[in-house]
Amino acid sequence: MPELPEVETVRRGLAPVLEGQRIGKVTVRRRKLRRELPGDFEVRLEGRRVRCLDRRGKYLLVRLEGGDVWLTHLGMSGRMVIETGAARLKPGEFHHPSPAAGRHDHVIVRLESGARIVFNDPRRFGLMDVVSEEALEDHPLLRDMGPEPLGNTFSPAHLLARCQGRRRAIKEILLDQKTVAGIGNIYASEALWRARIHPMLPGARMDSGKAAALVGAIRDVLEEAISAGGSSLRDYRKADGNLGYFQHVFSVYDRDGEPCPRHECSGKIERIRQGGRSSFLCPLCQALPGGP
DNA sequence: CGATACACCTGTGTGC
DNA sequence: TGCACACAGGTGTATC
Repeated sequence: MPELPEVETVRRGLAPVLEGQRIGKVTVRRRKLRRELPGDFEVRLEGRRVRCLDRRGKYLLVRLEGGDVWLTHLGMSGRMVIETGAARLKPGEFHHPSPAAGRHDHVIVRLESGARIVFNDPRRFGLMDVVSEEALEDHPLLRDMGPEPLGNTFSPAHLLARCQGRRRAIKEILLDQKTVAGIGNIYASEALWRARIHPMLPGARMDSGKAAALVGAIRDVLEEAISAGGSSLRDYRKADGNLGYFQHVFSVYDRDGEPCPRHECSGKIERIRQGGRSSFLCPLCQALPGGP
């Protein structure tokens, strides 16, 4: 689930709980996620104070005093759950200092405040690492990542340059994190629909008009999704401390067979396969130029 | 370089 | 109810 807006929502939800806090006991219940956690993972976190939380693409960055960065990727199914003292208490229970860990609770970080941050990830495609601030830019996972879509280095010119001379479909170019950081399967379809561009359009057939439309669409879609996440944050934290899932209404994603939500359009949303993954589009307003 | 397959995992929904 | 299968928001590697 987590693409850039969801990770940003997690960041915003965790920030007030983590910032300024000293980290206490770190419990790793399963070391092997997508990669093996480093052997010194716990040692490098325990006793350290959290400076601030950042995000790079789909990576959550927790910067610690002393110069290390705790890095998390949520993969497909990862979540961060905030447990305060009262969380997971059943009615009638008075005190439960250490509630039993859930089925896929892989990493549990206790804070000085008594709150606990639980990383839960059924599919275990997530990962964590700790690196020094200096090594962060050269980290193999971040090194080749493209610009932040909401920053000012992500421009139509940049996108167009990534497309020039390539036969590869525009959607696959968008999913490549080297093009732009943080776009996943949902927001790729959503942004292309907004920009009225067919997901199969070859990169070489992009032009500056399409690139400008797509850059704008990506920004709009991501910003709206972040707002939706922000508005649901309060509710989720009240409910169960569960960060990372929120309801956002999509225009085309997972809506095949439904009418295109564009007022003036009478098309019906289709699902196609690209690179083993589903894409959703309206064949009328996203028609391929010259295509069927 | 590109397209494709597959690998890593569990959970859920569907059809028989 | 059981079982097989398809599919799911990500990404890294291998192979043609």
